[in-house]
Amino acid sequence: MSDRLQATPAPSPDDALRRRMLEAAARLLGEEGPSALSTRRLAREAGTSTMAVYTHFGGMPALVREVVAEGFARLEARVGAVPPTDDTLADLRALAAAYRANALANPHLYAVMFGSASLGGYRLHDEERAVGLVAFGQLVAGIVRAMDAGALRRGDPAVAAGQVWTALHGYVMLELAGFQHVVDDPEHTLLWPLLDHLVDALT
Amino acid sequence: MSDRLQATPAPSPDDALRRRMLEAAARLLGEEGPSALSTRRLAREAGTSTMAVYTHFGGMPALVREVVAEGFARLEARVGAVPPTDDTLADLRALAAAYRANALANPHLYAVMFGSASLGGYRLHDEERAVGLVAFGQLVAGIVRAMDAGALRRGDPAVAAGQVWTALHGYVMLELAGFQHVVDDPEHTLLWPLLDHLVDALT
DNA sequence: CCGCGGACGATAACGCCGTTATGGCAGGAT
DNA sequence: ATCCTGCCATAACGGCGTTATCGTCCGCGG
Repeated sequence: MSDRLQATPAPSPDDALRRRMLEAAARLLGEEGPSALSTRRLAREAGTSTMAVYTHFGGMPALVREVVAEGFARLEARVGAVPPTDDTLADLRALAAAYRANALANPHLYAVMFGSASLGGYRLHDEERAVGLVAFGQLVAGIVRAMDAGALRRGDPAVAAGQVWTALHGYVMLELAGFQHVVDDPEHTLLWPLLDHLVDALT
Repeated sequence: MSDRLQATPAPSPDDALRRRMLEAAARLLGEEGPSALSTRRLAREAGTSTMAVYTHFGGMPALVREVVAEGFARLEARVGAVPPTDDTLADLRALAAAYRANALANPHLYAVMFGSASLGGYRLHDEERAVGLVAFGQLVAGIVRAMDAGALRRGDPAVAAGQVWTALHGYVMLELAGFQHVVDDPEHTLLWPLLDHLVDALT
């Protein structure tokens, strides 16, 4: 439609289009929410036709799966960027802060990843869920470090990490849904005290 | 279409249709999820035309709002049905169990109520959110009872309730999203220990 | 008892959606 | 040079939310 000759042979145009579509999809989801993520809108945005969605991804659900996978990768990168220090408990708080920051930066994406946001009848496969648990593994690693350092009592690190994740996820979801104002300054009266209580219980 | 003469004058047929549509909407949402809740499907299911959605509710979002309001009412009824006993801490656990049971019984509805499930671009107003906080008020009341009985240390009951709700909501959301299997027997390794840790911290 | 006004819903249309079929055009293989 | 294969534009189908139009039925004033 725009340019009849897309003769850009060298940089593998198909992959370039694929990436353009994924970027456009992530942008649409992030900026305008799930309802803006449609085949036609996406094709318009990426300068192609709706068929590209099917030739490159096989349909809208598969494309969403890739966007979700990239969201998990971003989360993993952001949490993984937290540097380990000697204060293993402070590291745990930093992990939680990074997790929350990622969710607040990409609220719609987080809702699709971990919430039950269906996004047009689409739901996660077990495989995607497994990918999403990488960040949970990072949290488990942080717990193990704290246990090894003697800052936390020994125990099943997965259980401890599960409890921390549950509280953290609950706070983030309430925050994203707009229910955090049940108290003033929810971050300092709900989130951090909650995690501190957990750490105390595991000490 | 089906019966030409709907001459059932006595029981106010319009309200009967309203109720039929609300029931059908709740049933569709509960049984088949948000994507099944469409004007045409709903009209078919309730034996009317799509116009009824607009004459009686003013559009799909308003209808969803009423369904959500009824969901909040159900939650309130279920949590309110927990009888107070002398063991105020056990009462808190019973409140949490009732809250969770309601969420598990109506997972899609819970996701629309508290999650960020958009349901076709629709999102809650502040007014609906306020209605949803009635159940939170019940939790606050339970906390106040426990404080009055000396089972919990005195403090801001809203803060304590907010922390309990955060953990409870987090667990329920992970459960609904299918992420609870990070540990074995999540209810007894995540949910109840988590709430017990909170109670201990508030004792 | 009759006529009328207004409410209610059935019908149809508009533009959007996801998906599929069809067709044409380029590039590489033969 | 020819064919074949992959890729994308176009167009179509059914379903969606929403709106306008219109017929029909009910209750009310005469």
